[in-house]
Amino acid sequence: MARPREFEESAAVESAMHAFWERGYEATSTQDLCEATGLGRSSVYNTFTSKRALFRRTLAHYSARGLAGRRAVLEGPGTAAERIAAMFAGLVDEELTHDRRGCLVVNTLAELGVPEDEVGEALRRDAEQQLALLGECAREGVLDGSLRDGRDPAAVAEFLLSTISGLRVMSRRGASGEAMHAVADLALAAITA
Amino acid sequence: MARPREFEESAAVESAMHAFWERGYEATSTQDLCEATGLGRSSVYNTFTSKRALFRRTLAHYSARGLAGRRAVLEGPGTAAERIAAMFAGLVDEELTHDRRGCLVVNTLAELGVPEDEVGEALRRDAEQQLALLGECAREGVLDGSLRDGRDPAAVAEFLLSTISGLRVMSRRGASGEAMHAVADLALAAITA
DNA sequence: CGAGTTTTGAACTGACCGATACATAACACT
DNA sequence: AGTGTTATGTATCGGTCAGTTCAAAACTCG
Repeated sequence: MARPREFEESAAVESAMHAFWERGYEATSTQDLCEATGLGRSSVYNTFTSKRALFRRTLAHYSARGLAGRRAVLEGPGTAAERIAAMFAGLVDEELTHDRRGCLVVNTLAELGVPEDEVGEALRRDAEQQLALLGECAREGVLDGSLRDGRDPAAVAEFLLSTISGLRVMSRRGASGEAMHAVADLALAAITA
Repeated sequence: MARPREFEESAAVESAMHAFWERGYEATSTQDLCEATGLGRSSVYNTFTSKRALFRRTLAHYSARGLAGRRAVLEGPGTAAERIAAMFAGLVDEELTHDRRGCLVVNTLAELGVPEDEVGEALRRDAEQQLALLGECAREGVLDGSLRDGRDPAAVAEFLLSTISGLRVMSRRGASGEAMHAVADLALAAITA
């Protein structure tokens, strides 16, 4: 009933995500977003309303993808401790192969804090879901005997998420893969039986 | 032999530091810096050359002060484990009483990465010095028996710095004091005897 | 009291910011 | 073919960005 889009919305979100990821929110201009997505200004604003709304979309996209990937590892085979170790190994590998961009959520938290808008809500929801996922894995770890008994699963989840954030920052400052692996090993030592 | 300054350079750096700390590098305008310091544009540029140069000065100031404070705790009385615990407690307390601003260095790493200029060098030097300080404390901990034997002090230092960064990000996302204390306790469990 | 030197305030620079206006283009449906 | 609707490209909006210019001001020293 009207002129059709010349692009796919999801592909544009993906491209915008990489732009924000590389430069941060403030340093990414709408011009950068046009070039990254290949869209004209009109199309960007017609489709996504504003720079901030597009950023919120990219955050949601990043968060959903990241959670799915992490869930695939943490709900995979092996003991809980093995799955957590695999998660850390995957994180380190990703940082080494993807130019130490860190985590978009962590970078955004550090740059903007938790703003009182939909961006802040997306950040909060991401943490919530990460904690739920990690907490469930911790609970399973107590049952399968791979994690130390008597540990509060919620506290373990917070510890793991904190370690993940720490590793992301570490990668950002250019630490070596060995150093990051050593940190992951020590973190595991704190919670394994 | 000329007109004297109407302000103290160190006080201006201190004020600028708080401005950058609250808003991040990109989001802080030169106008913000004028208002924060109380200086006019001419004075700012006459004294500090550029926004980036002033930022580098604030980073150096922040880093030096932070290291001095941390050194005071880590070279204080008690076992190494006790001193590390005190460091964590101080960090959590600072975050709770100072509005969860996080750490200027961590926030900058997340926002800018390690740029190829004096800002990047300042960030690298800060990490270096933090690791040296934490590593020395870890070494002492093996000797006084409060830290587990057989741990590489350098790895322990990386783990502690990573945990510190993790806690800073955690605070930034609004986590409770109890949650942060729980994370610190688990981190200690990984390295204490 | 000048001469020399630096600081300061106000006005200004060109570039870029996020966002919009609007005419034209490209389609679906009748 | 004609009409309604949405997408797109171009030009542009007022505002703000980091940084500069320059004359007046405030000092030290002779």
